[in-house]
Amino acid sequence: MITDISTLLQLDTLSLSKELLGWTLTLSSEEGTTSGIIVETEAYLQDDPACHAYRKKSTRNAPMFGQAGTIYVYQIYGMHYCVNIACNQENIGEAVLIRALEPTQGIELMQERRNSLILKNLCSGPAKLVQAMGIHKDMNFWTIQQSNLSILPPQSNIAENDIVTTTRIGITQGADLPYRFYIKNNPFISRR
DNA sequence: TGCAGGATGTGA
DNA sequence: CACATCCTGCAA
Repeated sequence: MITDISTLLQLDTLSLSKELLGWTLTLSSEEGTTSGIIVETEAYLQDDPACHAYRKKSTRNAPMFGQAGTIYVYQIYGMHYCVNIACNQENIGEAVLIRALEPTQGIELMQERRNSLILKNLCSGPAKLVQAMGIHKDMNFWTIQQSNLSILPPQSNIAENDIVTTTRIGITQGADLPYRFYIKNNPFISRR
């Protein structure tokens, strides 16, 4: 089992998307610390039509081309934000989208930010978790290795058997590709 | 329980 | 114009 970030980030994008399940995403700020276990991810590859970096580098997708571990926060539908971790070598536009967390720390703060007391409604979607964690668009180009947004290894290994692989949510291009991964029977994934 | 509709920046 | 979303309201 991988417990060290530099080894983790050397994985190819699909492997990393699976391996990230069970890791804890954590962010400390003046408001407090919030953390959650990553329970759902999606991979976006260079040759994948759903990928923001499929065509070319732009102002928006530039962080995807950074070294593995680079944070990519993008605005969607003009009002929400989602967070990714860039994968693969520099200048290759691939990333893992973090789609859901199981809240573990700073739950009161998440409840305030989300204006909801229901635990299952705090981080069960890519834009929800960004709001609950207090992730900001200015965190673009930060890295998971060197910032106060970081990841911590799992307490115990997630068995291959407990990982479900499906198609991705909310896309039309590349809709048949099996690039979505989540922890089986976990109540905190998106789309109940 | 399910779906239509609205809010609205970025890039093809 | 489509889009890696979420929330509300209304119908069954």
